[in-house]
Amino acid sequence: MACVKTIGTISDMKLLDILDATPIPIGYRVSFLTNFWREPLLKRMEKEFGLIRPELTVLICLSFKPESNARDICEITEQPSNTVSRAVVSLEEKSYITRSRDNLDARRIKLRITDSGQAVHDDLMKMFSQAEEVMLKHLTQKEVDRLNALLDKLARSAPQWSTDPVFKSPDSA
Amino acid sequence: MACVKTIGTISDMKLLDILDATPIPIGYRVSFLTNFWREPLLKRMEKEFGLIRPELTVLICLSFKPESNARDICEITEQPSNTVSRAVVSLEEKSYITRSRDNLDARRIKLRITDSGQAVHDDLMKMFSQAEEVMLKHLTQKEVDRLNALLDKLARSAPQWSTDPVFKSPDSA
DNA sequence: TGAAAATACCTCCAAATGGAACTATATTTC
DNA sequence: GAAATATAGTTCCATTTGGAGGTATTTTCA
Repeated sequence: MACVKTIGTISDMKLLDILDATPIPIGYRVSFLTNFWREPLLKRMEKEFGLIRPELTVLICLSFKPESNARDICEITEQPSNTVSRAVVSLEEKSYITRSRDNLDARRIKLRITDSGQAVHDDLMKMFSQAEEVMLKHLTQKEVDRLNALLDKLARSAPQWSTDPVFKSPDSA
Repeated sequence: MACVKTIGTISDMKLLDILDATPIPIGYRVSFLTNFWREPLLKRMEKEFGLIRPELTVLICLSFKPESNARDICEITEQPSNTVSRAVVSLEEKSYITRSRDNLDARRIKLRITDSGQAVHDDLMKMFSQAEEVMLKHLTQKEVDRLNALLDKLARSAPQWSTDPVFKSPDSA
């Protein structure tokens, strides 16, 4: 509370000063934006919608690609299988998705988003989208387009750079 | 493991496809980059250096602004005080920082980074910096400069946009 | 075919996280 | 100057998280 209140006055000045000094300008800024943009929205989602991050992830995946199974979602999102498993169980309890055994492979469970799940998904997307609009209000349309293009290029090159050894822990060789 | 291995082949195609469809293009990309750039580095830090995120945060703050106390770091980073408190205790046990009561206000504890703490900090910054270089290899210098300028503008306007009600949970009014 | 390996999903456990309440010191107010 | 309030830091507890291992089903291949 006190923290939020002081934004715009004194303390955040110091935080923003670190932006000047950091030896990782892009990484630090991306991380900074995640902390200040995404995190509060996830907190709000938890309080207002009773959903946590892995559940949102599953909803997004199922909304985008219906009839995925848990394994698909693990691979798409790089989340551990137990995290996805829990999210799936929890979403079914809330009737936001359904589960049905795959006839072709009894190990698999086909997941489908329900109408109420889709509705919650859409509401969440609306909230996030609004929040993005608020954040981007301080850029011109041209700047937004350029930023989007650059972030897109970086994200799409992830398959190339993310395999570099600098991202690998020692034992995971 | 299986996930990482499949990057560049099939599954990541689906993940990247979501980039096209999302109603929150900038937010999704920023979040995506955090997941794929920062998270593996934090994992590596934990395994190789035995430090977790709040500890890194404290080291960065103390390296940037010596003699801060825990409260300062809470306000600078917007982290809860118990998280910072634990990180401070843990870093002192590792002799990466020292603690000494403030003579002017006995509630306060002045924190200082030690030489070995600074050395670890510098090693970590080197690792992160290298990882940033790897990521940015796919952009031209001009693109990097433009991206940096745009992210900087967005981050520096955070005090304006982050106070918007869309980022606030209902009860925290 | 049948044993071995792979795969899908789940459970167990240990660690990280953050809200809320607690202790100790300092400041304000009357 | 004493009581009330504010502040710095810590501890408690409930929840989230993810690694490792477990069970059931399917695939591989001798």
